[in-house]
Amino acid sequence: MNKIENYRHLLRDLEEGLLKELTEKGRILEAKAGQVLLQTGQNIRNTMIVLDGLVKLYRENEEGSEFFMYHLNAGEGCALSLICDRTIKASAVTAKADTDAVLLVVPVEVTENWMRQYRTWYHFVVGTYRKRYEELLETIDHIAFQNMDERLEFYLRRHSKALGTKVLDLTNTQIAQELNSSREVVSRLMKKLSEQGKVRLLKQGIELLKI
Amino acid sequence: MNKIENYRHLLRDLEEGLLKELTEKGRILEAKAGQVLLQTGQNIRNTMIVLDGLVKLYRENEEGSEFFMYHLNAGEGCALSLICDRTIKASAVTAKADTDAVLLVVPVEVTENWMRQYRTWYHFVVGTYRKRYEELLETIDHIAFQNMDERLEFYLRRHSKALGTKVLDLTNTQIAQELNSSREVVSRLMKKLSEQGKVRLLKQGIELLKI
DNA sequence: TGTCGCCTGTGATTTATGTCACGGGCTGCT
DNA sequence: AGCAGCCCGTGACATAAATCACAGGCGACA
Repeated sequence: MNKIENYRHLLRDLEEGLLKELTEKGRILEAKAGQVLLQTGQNIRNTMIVLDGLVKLYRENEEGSEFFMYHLNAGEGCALSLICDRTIKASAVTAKADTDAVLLVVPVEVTENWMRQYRTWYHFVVGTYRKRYEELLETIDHIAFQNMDERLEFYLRRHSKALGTKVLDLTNTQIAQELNSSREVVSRLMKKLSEQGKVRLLKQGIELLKI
Repeated sequence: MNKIENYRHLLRDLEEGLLKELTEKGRILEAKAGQVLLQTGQNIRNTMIVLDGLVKLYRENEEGSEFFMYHLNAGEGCALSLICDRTIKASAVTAKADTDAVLLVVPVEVTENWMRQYRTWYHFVVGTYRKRYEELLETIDHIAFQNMDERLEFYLRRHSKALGTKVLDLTNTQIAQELNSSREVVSRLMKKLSEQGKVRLLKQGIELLKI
């Protein structure tokens, strides 16, 4: 089990030869929820593609706060790890498995060549970069232009969409960290959202209603 | 004048055939300082490379505030306009000539093919995307983790570096808009910086000292 | 049962920032 | 000269958010 073949539907856009190489040269990595996959400052030696589960990307500051950037869902690749040239650069972000996850890992020496060799790989990489760039833009919008209440709503919507569920198993503490805010603030805002009927606060987790 | 040949030193990394195509299929665009080159919502039909002058990229919100993202210097390309696939997407940013500028403009139908055809073009595009992605990350750091005073210093440093001068001809009003703050706040902080000896406030402009 | 470690809620206070309301300077135009 | 349209600085105030201090709930475990 956990062979690449099991995940073909995710890679259906890739041409045959590439799939073959992926199978030969790629390695499957199983990660437990919470496991750190890529750490700030660490060198990037491998291209990573998520095959199953959910990965979260963070930007870290000097004190170690982890600011949430975006999710990687099954079928998506880590933009930073897709393009590395010769000049293998240190990672500027932290990637962490949010659920148990399965990753496809390929050395950058290999994927570098695919870029010219396989048209579909090129499309995959370009599409990934574009998408992540736009996701960063959206993140910037929110921190630059919006107040915490709107940012909180956006955060909840994003998580609901990525996880495909209306019930989020998150603590206020955790949300506060990822928004670079404080628990008390999130607690108060969450109460407001609940009074507005936008969420229901469960003993364990948050149910999104009209949000 | 203003032939592509004059800017060869900027494009020195590109292979011969590509330079030839650039010369044949590219078009020179001269822009006046302040001219808008790419507007939010506008379709991207051309790849743009800055040959001379300085271009500023902004993210706009609904009310029309323009949040400064980063500069494009001579020799640099607009990341968004480099990758467009078939699915020509609307621009999510505004680009504006900060000084008088000269741009090299090539239809995306043409550059799309270069990606596979010319190795040096591929490197150029990938390098551009990487750099812009990292520049966005840096921007996020600052708005997510820092106070206005540090953000202001960063803004000034960035501008000094991009313009290659220690004297910036900017008004407080303009700075406030680009940081999405207010004139009064910038005014007070600028006074503080001047008291700390980090800048000198000229009648016309700001001189950076130990910053 | 007690206590530890997690979580939550909430008032009081402080701080950073945005907003309002001034006054005043400089330039260019008529 | 007089006015319009920029720009700047500054005090007073309003607001969002962070911080402090506390109390209490709940599950794990000895």
